[in-house]
Amino acid sequence: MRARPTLEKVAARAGVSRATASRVINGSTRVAPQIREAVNRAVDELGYVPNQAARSLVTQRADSIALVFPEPSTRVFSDDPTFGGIIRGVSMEFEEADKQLVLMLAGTEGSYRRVERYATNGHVDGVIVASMHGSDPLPAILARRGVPVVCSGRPTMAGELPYVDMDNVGGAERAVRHLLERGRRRIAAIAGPQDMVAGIDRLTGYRNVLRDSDRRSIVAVGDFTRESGTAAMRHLLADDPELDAVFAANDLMALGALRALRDAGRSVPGDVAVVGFDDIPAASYAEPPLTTVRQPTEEMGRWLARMVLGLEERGPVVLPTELVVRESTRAA
Amino acid sequence: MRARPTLEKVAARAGVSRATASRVINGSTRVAPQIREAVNRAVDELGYVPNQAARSLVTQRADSIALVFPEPSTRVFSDDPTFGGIIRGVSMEFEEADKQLVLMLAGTEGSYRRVERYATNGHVDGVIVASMHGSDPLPAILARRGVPVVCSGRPTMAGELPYVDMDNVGGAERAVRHLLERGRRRIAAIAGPQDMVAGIDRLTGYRNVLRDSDRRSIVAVGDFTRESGTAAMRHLLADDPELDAVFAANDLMALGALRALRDAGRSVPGDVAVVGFDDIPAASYAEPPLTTVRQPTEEMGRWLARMVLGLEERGPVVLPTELVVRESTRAA
DNA sequence: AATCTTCCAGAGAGCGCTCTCACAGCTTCG
DNA sequence: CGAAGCTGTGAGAGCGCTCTCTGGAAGATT
Repeated sequence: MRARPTLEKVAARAGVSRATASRVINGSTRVAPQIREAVNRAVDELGYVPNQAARSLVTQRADSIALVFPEPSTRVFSDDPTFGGIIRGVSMEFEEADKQLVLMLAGTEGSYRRVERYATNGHVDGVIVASMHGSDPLPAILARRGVPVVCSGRPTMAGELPYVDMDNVGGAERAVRHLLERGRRRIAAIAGPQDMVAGIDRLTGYRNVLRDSDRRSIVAVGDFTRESGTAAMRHLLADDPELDAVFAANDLMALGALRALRDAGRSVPGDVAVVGFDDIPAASYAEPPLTTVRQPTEEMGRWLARMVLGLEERGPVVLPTELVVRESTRAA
Repeated sequence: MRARPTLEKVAARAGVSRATASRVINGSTRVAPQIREAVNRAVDELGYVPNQAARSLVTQRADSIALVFPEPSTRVFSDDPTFGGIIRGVSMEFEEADKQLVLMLAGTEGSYRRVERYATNGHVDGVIVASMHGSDPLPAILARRGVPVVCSGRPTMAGELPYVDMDNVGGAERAVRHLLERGRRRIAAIAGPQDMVAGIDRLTGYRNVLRDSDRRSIVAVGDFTRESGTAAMRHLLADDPELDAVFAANDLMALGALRALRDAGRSVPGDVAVVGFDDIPAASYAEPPLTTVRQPTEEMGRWLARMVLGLEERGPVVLPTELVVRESTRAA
């Protein structure tokens, strides 16, 4: 690799001073057109690209932002399109803003402190924490240290932490209301873990609608895995054999429920209607294809990016979710 | 945020020169124990962390490495655990080596050049290109420019490019042999795109085994999507209604095939056995659960990382795949 | 005892860039 | 016609760090 040209070389070739070359490159308006032209030509000819390290050293900016995933949830990476969507959205915005995305997987004790050190020492201009557990202490710590932080998902111990979240409550309400509209009467729920905001909120949505309709709520709690969905469904069938619909707090559990129902000889949607949440790819492949609530993950990534970049008000943002109706809730 | 302490401060507090403080921090052995002690104490007391920009400026190293995903394949992110696994493996190794992972999604014309510029200008110490298309020109360009590059998946226009790949041929052979062992006689294949190395190699594996067994190969080509799997399966059934097994080049297409078979009234595995490739989560949820070939994605990530860091011989590495037997290939 | 090594610490240069400040050339106005 | 105001350019000081080079003290060798 031939030596990279420096600003000095560019200036020399353009016949100007380093300062002026710098001005042109950083888009200052106070430069005479022909000089600007000359510098730009020199840049092109030499294939000059600024040395980020040197620039950072003086500007005190890193021009890069960390996106932190807690390792446990990263396990789900493969099953859950949320992360992929967020990454895509974030990248798009960063590309426009010319920032780099530094991906960090935290979770173990060591890596956790590593993220903290890394972030609190000017290596990045901000941090996006994509934590599923609202109780993750990392965001608060970083915020206290003065690092711009944005959370994906409402943090439970939110002081003033800015966050972007999906409308989990609204999505759940919409889903359950849909079941009522389709004539279902005894609607059970398979809730998610109650230490995760998504788990709590989706159950809240379910309860809200049933309370309004004067119906009894029947709840089993799972842990967002398929297996837990199967187990929860079995419990629900044992508790209330008459149920004719289930709202699962995520698709994976809904898929598990589908299996339990099949094993129990119940037809879907004939005997029991099923709704999930997330709209993972497998939902549309399921037998029958699953009605579910779609989340605007890419949009979420874009918001996260713009907020951490300061392009957007730092208040909480809640993005709307959308009901996707498929076979599993066809009218009985 | 209070001002970060500099090396100068640390040195002053420890009562030594900047140079000596630097030596201690960078682990030079040639420092007297009590001085080393004093410096370390000062570092702790001040919470000092080296400024990476300043360090990079002089060392010409960035201590970070880019992981480039081509945008088109990123779409698959959600469906394909490969990327998640690779990311996890890479992160683990980088954490140990104290390198940062800069994630870049390329694919559009603009972002493509952006990656090139970014990488060829010392912002990163190396690049891992996770391209699905073996014909991606990026790795070769970077290599020519002197940037350490490692490809995930064998590049077709491989000059001397180091790469890490899965044993696609071997995995496919194993899968098809498994079908023969289970007594299947007319084994069709749903191939992947023939401009992708994975698509080509898996078909090769299939052909190898059938050639050896003197059986006729029956092939339909899909594009790795579920829908194409369904369509391909329909064609195969029309062409050869007698077939009793199908090898699909990935799980998504196998899932699609399952649907076509169900629609055609064929039972699986009663009438037709089905094997997939990848072992995506949905494979085990399928009805019936899918026999498939598992890939060591995390291991792949680790190899990629170690190779780009120069901790490993830069030759090609091919990782073994593993057959996972489930319901879909039970003996007829 | 004198010289040669060896070892450790400090001085200082400089990585490539931005940004403040000073200044030269020009217009504008009293 | 000279003072004042602009505008555009250059000079130069660092940003925080590493690393070479030098020197002095201590130990080894003759």
